[in-house]
Amino acid sequence: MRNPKSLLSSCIRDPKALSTLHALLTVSGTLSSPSSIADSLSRLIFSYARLPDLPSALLLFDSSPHKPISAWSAIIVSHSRHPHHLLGLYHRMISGPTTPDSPIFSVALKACAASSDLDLGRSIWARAVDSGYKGDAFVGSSAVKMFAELGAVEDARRVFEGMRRRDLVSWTSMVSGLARAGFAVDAVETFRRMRSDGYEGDGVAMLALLRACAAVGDLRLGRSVHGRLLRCNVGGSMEIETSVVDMYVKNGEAHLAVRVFEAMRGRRSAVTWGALISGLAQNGLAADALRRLIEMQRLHGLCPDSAALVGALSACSQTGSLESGKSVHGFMMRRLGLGLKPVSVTALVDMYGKCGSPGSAEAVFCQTGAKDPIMWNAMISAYGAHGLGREALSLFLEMREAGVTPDGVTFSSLLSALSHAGMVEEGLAWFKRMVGEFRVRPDERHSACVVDLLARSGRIEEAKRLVDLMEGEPGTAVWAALLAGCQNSKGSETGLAVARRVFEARPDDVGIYTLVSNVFAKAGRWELVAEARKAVKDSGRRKVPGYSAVEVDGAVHGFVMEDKSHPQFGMIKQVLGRLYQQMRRMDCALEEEFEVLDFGKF
DNA sequence: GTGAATAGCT
Repeated sequence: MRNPKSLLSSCIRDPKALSTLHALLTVSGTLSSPSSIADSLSRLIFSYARLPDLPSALLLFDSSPHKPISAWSAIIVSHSRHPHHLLGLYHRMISGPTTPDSPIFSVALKACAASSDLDLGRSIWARAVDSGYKGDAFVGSSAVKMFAELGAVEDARRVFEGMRRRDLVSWTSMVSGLARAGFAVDAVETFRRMRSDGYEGDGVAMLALLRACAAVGDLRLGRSVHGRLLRCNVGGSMEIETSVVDMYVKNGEAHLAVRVFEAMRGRRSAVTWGALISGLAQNGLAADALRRLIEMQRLHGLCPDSAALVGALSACSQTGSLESGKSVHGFMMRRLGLGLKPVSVTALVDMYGKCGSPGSAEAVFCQTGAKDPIMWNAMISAYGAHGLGREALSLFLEMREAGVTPDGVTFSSLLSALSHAGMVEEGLAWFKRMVGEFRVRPDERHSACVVDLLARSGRIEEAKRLVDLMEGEPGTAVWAALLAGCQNSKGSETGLAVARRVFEARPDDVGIYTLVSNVFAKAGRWELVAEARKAVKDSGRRKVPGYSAVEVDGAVHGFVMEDKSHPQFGMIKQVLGRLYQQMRRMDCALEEEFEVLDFGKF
């Protein structure tokens, strides 16, 4: 018969000829000759894999009595897109006498990353080290990626530092692994080391670096990366440019993001639009975000995908644009129907909750089968925002019955709901259980909720004791809750003491000085009021005005403190006056003054 | 036909 190698080369990519050859080789027993033909066996396996016909590749591999390392390598590498089967073959191999080679270790580690199997990943890496592959650039890069992706960042670092020789890919695997794991500062630092080692970084490295710049908020570095992309002409790819838009957005530079976006005219995908829309929303430019969503469809004929719609929903939540939110919801249902992703459902629940429609939030929530923890949290918050403490609590209990573990955010939402509904005892009890039973470490938000809970019901002394027990200096939210409580309870000594303490700590947040000086004023300590005002003035900062918004017949009206420019100001003031009288009759604790203002329509 | 990534989102 002809030389199998030449036969093989004549029939590569021809399935019929391949199977004939396979039969021929098997029958003639050629495959049992180990030396010269081993190479043909692995090439044949790869040929089947390329078709792709993995069952035949496996059949051929299994029918061969001799399985040289090259054949194992071929069959395992051929299963790269099927991590589960790949790892099965790996196990078969190591239970025999053959030692894996570099390609096998690389793809096996990669498969562990894909199937999130950290334990197996560790044992494969240990075997690779025993077999002398500790310094191998290929095996090392796979191990770095696997460890970083599965949360074992320290192991990733150890592997990386132990590599004999580092090349572009191994450097990039470390930079990207750190960026992905949230160690943005370290990612940037590693990139600097990479450059001093002589590697400039290609498109892949730039994507990782931009992600790190976005996360770490390093605008200077981000700009310099952007500059280098422009100079080196690497910036041509849509993915990289979209990442640049995202990087500026995450650094709070919406104007620069828009500029880059405009320069991409003609090379923008739905993802690019989505990055801009959600970015504008994140930067408080809700109206721009919604305008862009319409522009994308009407002027450019692009269909927004779920991420763009989620960005738009977040814009609606901020401005209270219920009508816009509803139409985004309608569009989602028409486009995506029942296949809504959990993030989309959560965004809808959040939007309805913040736009004053807890009932609609509930409807969306209840219609969804598989609920993730974030969705539960959003629904509990929606109840809380409307003072529906009972509903929030019973949903929380339902969540536990469904076997979902509450996290820190869940308790923030629950405590805040209980506090707004005045359910003091329940709130305190759940805070205790949160710490004792659920082992959730209280953060600033939890403490602020509990302090608020106590302070609202006039238990200022207890609130203060809790603050004193907190480790470290309490943050602004805690002080604000305590001071707000002191403001309502009349002329307490504790209030004055707390206000002095906060004032002396000179917090950065300007808003808190208002609360401080209100407490001073209530105690009649006008000299302290003057001092507090002076401190704010000297700091040169201005308080960012708080505002609220309401939608009437599709137009959104925003209201801020100390401005009377709304065209219907007089009427609004009258209505509020009536409400005030009613509330007084109902014996509600009231702010003594209220002013309503408008900063125009959005 | 061994390794890095394929953007945006609660």
